[in-house]
Amino acid sequence: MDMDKLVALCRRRGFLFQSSEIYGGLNGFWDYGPLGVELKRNVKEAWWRDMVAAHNELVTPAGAPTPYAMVGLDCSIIMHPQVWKCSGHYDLFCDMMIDCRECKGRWRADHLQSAECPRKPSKHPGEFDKCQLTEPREFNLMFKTIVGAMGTEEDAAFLRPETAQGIFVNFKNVTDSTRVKIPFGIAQTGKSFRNEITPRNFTFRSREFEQMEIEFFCHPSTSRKWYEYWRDRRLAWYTGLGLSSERLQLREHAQDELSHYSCGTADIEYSFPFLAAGEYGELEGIAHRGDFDLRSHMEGKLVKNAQGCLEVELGADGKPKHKGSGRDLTYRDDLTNERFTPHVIEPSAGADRATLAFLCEAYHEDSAPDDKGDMQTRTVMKFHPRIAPVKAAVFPLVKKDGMPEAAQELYGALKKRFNVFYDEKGAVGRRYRRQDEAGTPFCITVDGQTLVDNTVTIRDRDSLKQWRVKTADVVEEIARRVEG
RNA sequence: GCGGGUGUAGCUCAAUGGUAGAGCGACAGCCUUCCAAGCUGAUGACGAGGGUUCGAUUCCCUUCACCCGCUCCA
Repeated sequence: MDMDKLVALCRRRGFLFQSSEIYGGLNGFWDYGPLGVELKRNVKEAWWRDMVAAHNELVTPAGAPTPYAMVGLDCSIIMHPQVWKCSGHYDLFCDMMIDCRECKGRWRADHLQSAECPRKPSKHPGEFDKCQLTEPREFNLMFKTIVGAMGTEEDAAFLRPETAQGIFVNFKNVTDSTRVKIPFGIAQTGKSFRNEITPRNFTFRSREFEQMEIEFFCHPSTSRKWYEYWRDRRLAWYTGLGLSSERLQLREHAQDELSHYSCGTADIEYSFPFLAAGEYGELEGIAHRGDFDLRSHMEGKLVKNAQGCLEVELGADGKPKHKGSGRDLTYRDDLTNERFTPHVIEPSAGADRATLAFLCEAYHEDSAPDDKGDMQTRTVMKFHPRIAPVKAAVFPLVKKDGMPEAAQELYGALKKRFNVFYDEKGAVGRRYRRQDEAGTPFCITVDGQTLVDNTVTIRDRDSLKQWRVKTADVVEEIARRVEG
């Protein structure tokens, strides 16, 4: 599939626009248009419903070790600066960085003994001159802002680079206010911000993006099983909404690829059309994070010591480099009386990336004869009905003989329950084609027979098949097909 | 951030140092009884800023955005 065609369709039909386009655009920022916002909302709502709202904590889901509870949260984007110091984002993202133009590399300045390029070719000393180092400069992956009127450095704050920390710092609030017992998960969707060096590939890497994250808290002894459960459950979620398994893959990280705190990570990846053959882009990461996060916010910023254990990182004065909250974030099991720091499994998904994958997957071109018998290319977005922006369109076959009135009445009945679209302009074939590009799964047409026997036709977007349904049954017929 | 390429209407393409054209689409009207039909009408563009020039969409500079490589992640 040609990515340019999808980008053109997204713009033409109002799925996605460049941010601030009339001023020339802004690299790494995107706006969702009227169809795009419906699509993305449907993706997020499907996620929230499947993970949180419709989750039944009384039964054991397939593949899960035990039943579990799920609750939601919606945290602020700007948080106490100490959150990012303890999480590690502050040190990691705010170091001085050095580039070597020739070697096309970049390093943290404190890793360099001197201003030498670590990739300088040692076997060929003559080529050393080619290393052209830039001056060290601050590299902020976190967007900085000012809280309050004074505008001094003490008022500096950051836009969150991930939603996860809001969940960790509210762990105790949730357990105190909801009576949830371990194992349980906290879910959150929301915007995050990263000042990426190279935003690229349509919305895939944006500077402002939306996450759908779960932090799942469990006992250390069962954490491995929960990790496997979430890894498989999340993969199945994408295939259930129509991503083909051939383009999806689950990739377990190798040991040396794991973050310093993680004892297991898998990525759910999709072979986006803008990537080379055999390459995949990440939709979601499922990470076993151990007790790193809760301990960080109790004790202070953690690092791995020589024995491979996490310990509080100390500054030059021997005191913790970044002091934790000091609050007790351990958990006491009421039945066993055991007190422990829960382990965390983190399925962290990108809402915009999922939306982009669904857009790519949906794009199809096929050929159909027009009414003169000439073959025409039909562009059709084959969204799963659950995420389709418009669920159905209602047409009078022609604009006379009472058909518009009957169609408008049916439209009103459907509109109370679904996002539906009414159109009576031009020929009906043209209206069908327009809905194909919007990805509307069903078109309902009022024709001459409707006025005789109170039936209408429903036309299927993918098969082009039509069948007749009693007008009074249309709402339930559509509901059955679009509500998963 | 570095190197290479590209910017004309919603889309696809023209032309030009001197009023920027067309097809398709979108819009209005007429007509239309199931897959982009037809007729009529009106709308609509030189990415942005600066310079050279009597005059710049065209030449020069800067900038912005997009695409292709090098790096990071949801």
